[in-house]
Amino acid sequence: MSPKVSTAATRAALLEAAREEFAAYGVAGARVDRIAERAGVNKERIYGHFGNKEKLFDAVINEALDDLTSQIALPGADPVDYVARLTDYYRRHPDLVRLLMWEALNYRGQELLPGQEARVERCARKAASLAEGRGEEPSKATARTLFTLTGLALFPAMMPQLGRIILGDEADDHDALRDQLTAFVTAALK
Amino acid sequence: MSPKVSTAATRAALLEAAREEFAAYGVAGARVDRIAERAGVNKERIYGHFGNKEKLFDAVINEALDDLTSQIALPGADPVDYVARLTDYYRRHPDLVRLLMWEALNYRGQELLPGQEARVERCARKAASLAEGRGEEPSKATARTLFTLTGLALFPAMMPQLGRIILGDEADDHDALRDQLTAFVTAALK
DNA sequence: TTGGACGTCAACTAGATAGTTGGTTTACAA
DNA sequence: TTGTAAACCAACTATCTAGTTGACGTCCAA
Repeated sequence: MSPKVSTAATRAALLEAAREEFAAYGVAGARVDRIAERAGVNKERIYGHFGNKEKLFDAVINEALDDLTSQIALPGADPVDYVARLTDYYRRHPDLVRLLMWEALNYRGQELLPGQEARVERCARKAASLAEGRGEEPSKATARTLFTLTGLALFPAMMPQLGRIILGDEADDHDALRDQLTAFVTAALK
Repeated sequence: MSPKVSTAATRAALLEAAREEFAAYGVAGARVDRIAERAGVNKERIYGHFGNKEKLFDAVINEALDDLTSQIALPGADPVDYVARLTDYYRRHPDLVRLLMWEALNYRGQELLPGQEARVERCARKAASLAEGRGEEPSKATARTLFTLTGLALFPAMMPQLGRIILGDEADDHDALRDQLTAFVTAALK
């Protein structure tokens, strides 16, 4: 029934190698041969397991987002701490941030892509948690606040070069940046 | 002395076609043949004018940034209005935002790239303007504030899909988003 | 023990792509 | 008018790349 040789390990090795490759070069820049070589696996296995390069990219993104969700607690009653935690997480996982950017650039349309229901659900839960923590009903305003908070946490990790241009060597002082961010959010949400 | 045929027009046509192509597909995804075809010019002209694909990309970025600088006044005494103006500008120029993202993804190193002096200068001027408007001396804190404000204005344009995921159709209500943003900044900078 | 289904891989292919080349046209100076 | 330097372009090439194929190895059920 399961005449497998090592499918789980092969698949996992491919996913990890693909995450590095896609984070570094994006979908268009990524090379299937490099991914297979890094994984120590034959190229054909990519097609056997995932179908094609794009589907492999989707699998990588979904895995990375699952990691994020499982490791960062909901905003709850302390949105300031939430931003701080998110900021740290993104700084420690630049690959995830880069994947999100490549993905954002991959689509130009106005419409929401199919298969995004899981993410809509995840975000709705965060918004609900944020609203509950603030003793409000979930509303459009809460959703916008969540969007803004996400941006505050994500932006420094998205544009490290700009950080270096504006902040110089000061860009390495992550604690100072996080403190400024938390002060900013504290005041704004007062 | 100037046996030109139409070099300026050719060059401009190439730059415009390249901006569209690069904004849509990035450096790796962009096709030199498509750029030439869109510009109605022979492919070889790209190499004559710009050297290669990467240098053409640099030229496109620089032109777009010059446009931005010339059209958006310094933050000065009204940083809240500055964020609002920036937000609108980015929303009306999605190509610029995408170019900035592709560019940010093109470099992984910690070091500032050579040839960025002009941008450092531009940002320093903005920081100085912001500090002066608030009646302070330019400081690390001012620079961080500028960085954060830039992020607030840029983020919604960078991740429109995420906006749609979090906000649903509400994402189209740009006025509401800008109002929330200005309220946010007003409270934070109080 | 054995048959077959599935995992693995080396080698292959068809098509695309950045960059080049050699010749032609254009505009101006003398 | 004519020499010439630069703009222009059609056609070419060497290389690269995503995806395929067919042969072989591995595991398990019967």
